[in-house]
Amino acid sequence: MIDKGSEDIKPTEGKSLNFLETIIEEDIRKGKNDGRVHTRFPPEPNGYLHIGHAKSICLNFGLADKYNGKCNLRFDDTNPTKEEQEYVNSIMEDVRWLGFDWEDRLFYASDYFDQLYEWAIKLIKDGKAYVDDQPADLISEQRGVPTRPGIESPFRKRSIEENLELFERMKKGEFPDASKVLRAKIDMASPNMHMRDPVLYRILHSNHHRTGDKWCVYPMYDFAHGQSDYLEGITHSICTLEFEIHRPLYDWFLDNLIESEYRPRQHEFARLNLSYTVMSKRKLLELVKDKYVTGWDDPRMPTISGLRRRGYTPESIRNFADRVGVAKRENVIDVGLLEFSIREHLNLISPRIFAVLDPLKVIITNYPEGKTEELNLENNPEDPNGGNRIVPFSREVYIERDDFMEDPPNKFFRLGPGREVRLKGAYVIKCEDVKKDENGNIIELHCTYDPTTKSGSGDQRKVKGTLHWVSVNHAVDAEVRLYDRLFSKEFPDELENENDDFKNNLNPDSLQVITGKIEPSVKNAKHPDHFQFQRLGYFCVDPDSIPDKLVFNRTVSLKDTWAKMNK
RNA sequence: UGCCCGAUGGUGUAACUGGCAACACGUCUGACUCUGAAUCAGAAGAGUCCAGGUUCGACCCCUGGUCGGGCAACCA
Repeated sequence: MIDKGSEDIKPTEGKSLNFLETIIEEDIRKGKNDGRVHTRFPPEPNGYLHIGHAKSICLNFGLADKYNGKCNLRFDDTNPTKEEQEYVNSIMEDVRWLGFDWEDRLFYASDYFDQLYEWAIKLIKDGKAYVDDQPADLISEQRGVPTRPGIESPFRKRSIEENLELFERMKKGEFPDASKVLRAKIDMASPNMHMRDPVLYRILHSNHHRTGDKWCVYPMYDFAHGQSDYLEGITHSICTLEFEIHRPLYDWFLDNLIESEYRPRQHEFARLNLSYTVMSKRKLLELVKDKYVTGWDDPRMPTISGLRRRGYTPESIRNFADRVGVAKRENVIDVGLLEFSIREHLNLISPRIFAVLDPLKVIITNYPEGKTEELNLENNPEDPNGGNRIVPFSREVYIERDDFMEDPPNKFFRLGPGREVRLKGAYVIKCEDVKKDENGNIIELHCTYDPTTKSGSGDQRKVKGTLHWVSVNHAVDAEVRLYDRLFSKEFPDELENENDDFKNNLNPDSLQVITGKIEPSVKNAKHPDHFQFQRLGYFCVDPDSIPDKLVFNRTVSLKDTWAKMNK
């Protein structure tokens, strides 16, 4: 992003602008903030990032990139009772993994605690803030309800001197938690609840992950966010819709604190929702804490770390974020779009291999015993530089159990008694006999092969079906974790009644662990290698995997027209 | 009875300063195929929440409704 000149602003050729781009381009045209574009991604380090945050990250960093600006990473760490270093670390890892770089602009709201404290004093001195001794429930009661004005606190008209002294003592830790707060003096009758003398500072004798025990009072979000934006020179402060109502307060603080012309401006967009999952941090935390999943990075979680472990790539997530768009209306994105995005990318980059997940043994009766052929197969037809690999073929192979039917319908293009199929990369085989155990279960198939049909030999015979397979004597066992959607309901937040719980909508079959038979070329595969298990889906090596015991996660299945036909 | 926001095919987003609605996913056909994948070709699907108004002409502007979401933590 680099070339300077008149093309600094990448013009949006043909493609239409989203509403934020429209605003930004207009601001630039008008020369607002000297045409600067400076955004920020401001997570609270109280949990792991999820796909919704990914949208915000792509938006903020993407806008900065598009308009030759900068984007800061800023931790909104004003509440030490909820925030932890572990979360800070995971967030930085996730943002980086997604492919974004905040360069030297890593900030914390806690960097500004001194300045914020000074600003609070200024407000007191200006008669615009006061210390309230009332308990939280009383304050809340006096605040009224949206349809009725609140009433003023009896402490509202404390003298400036007394306020100054009390606030100083609050800071020094002379009062217990929750015994006093500092409030702005705005308007208890405002139709906007947030303007009814909002709390600026509360007393919290709590160790902060960065400032330790230095502070006994901590600023509220509203008193920290806009000022932090201001201090960092943010021009466009992009947040989600629920903060829209906060904007007058955001502006009020700046207008009452700052002399200069420059102002950051808050803009709100609709957060991302995804079908078949939940997105609230509280609910995700609950799933982790109560062990419904193995952790924040459980591959079923919509967290960035979960998606990463599941086998999603940064590219696929960025493309997804691009495709969902940005607007101000509530939305629920079909999880199918996410799945499309990852298939699209993995199709391009994943080596193809053979893996049989539900094995049925096939004995090729006319194939020489003890013989092994080393077949040279293409890794990825989509990638000319993908190279080749050797796959051993022998007299006994496994095929997928549901690739055989004893009494198949016409549309079944696979193996059945007397039918022929091609073993991909090898030969055409014909099913001659079906062996069963005493209970009638099919235990193996006896087939014959046609030696003239070897792949690549120029044989022209067409058969309807092509199956993947693995040589029995060469197969490698691997644990395969088959993941499915975490919830069985499209909108898991939608409850039947008051006693219902979103956890009742969990999909009991979201994880199935099996042992699969995999071709030997993957023996040395390691995390985070991606593969396409041919005809099955995309899989990646899990971090749990060790050389003697491979573990694969199913990222997403291949589109399956056959399965759909049978619905 | 308050304030703020929103409303376009199944889903999500477009439609330049007003000129009868486009793209993506999904769905359905068909072609191709040594992955029932991918790819390719095509189709169906909304008349833009409703009612008025302005205009030669409105998704777009105005008025009034309806519906949906948000706002009453010492959370962010």
